[in-house]
Amino acid sequence: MTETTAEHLAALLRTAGFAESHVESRLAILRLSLAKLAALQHLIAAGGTLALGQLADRLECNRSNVTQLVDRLEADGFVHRAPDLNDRRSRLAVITGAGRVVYEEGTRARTRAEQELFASLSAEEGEQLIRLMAKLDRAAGAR
Amino acid sequence: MTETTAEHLAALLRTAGFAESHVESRLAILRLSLAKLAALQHLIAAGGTLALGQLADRLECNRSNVTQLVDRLEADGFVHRAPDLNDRRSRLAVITGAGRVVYEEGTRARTRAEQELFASLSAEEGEQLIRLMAKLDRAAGAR
DNA sequence: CAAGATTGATTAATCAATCTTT
DNA sequence: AAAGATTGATTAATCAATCTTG
Repeated sequence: MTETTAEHLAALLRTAGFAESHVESRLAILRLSLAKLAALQHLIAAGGTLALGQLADRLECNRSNVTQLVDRLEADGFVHRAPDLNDRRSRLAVITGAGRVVYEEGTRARTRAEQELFASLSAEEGEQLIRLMAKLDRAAGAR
Repeated sequence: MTETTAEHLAALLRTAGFAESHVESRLAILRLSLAKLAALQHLIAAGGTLALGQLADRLECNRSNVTQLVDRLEADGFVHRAPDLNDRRSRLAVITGAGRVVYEEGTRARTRAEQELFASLSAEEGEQLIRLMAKLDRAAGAR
């Protein structure tokens, strides 16, 4: 398990790129992306409103990344910013009606795209995939 | 193989992201990245010089992407641009001495990082990985 | 001073113009 | 007109300031 190691990384990154493009291209039709959809999902799970810092924590990403992500969602009319009355340093992201509608459409589109991708795998292969990914996560030092 | 399909995409993208970060962080120490290293590899394989369009073809990416990639490689002193005497529309990327040195260092660093990632996989698991990625590539419509 | 958000920079990819040369 | 490279725009992530508020 050392000689062909280089092909493994290349294959993993290549396939992940194709899979991501496949799903992103479907979401783009709805003015969505995986990043935007995940943000809307966390907002809805939280009841429609989250402080930007809370959203960053749940997306497990940078605060400044969330600032820009909310900029884009706001430009699309899927979210708007509101002041946080409890802490004036903080700003709230609030999902709009259009945001709730597009979230439902986007979730269906993502599910369809995922099924297209993984339909060819048997139940056993699906389990192999999950097991392999978990092993690699540990090796890469994922917390 | 439909109910848990959502976890499969998430796991694949998550793991690929961790693996990429793992390798990129090692390359960054040398002022390199996977994109830069691949470009240097193609230049060396071609004897040190390639027209930007040829490089784009071999990297299987956009021409404008290559323009920017060569900008960065040039800023690092790993490559320089030269006129193409056969076709004055075209520009050549020429690898420098520093580029050849850093390519050797980068290749060793990448190999080490890849081995760390995939050392935990058995030979059979390695084959499973390659087989699964190939299946998903076909489903995603990879040409 | 520390926390929350923002701004600007950098890397990376893609797409749509644009400009030069064939 | 078509090919080759570049420029500018957009999406996405990260990091280093910075500015406001606690």
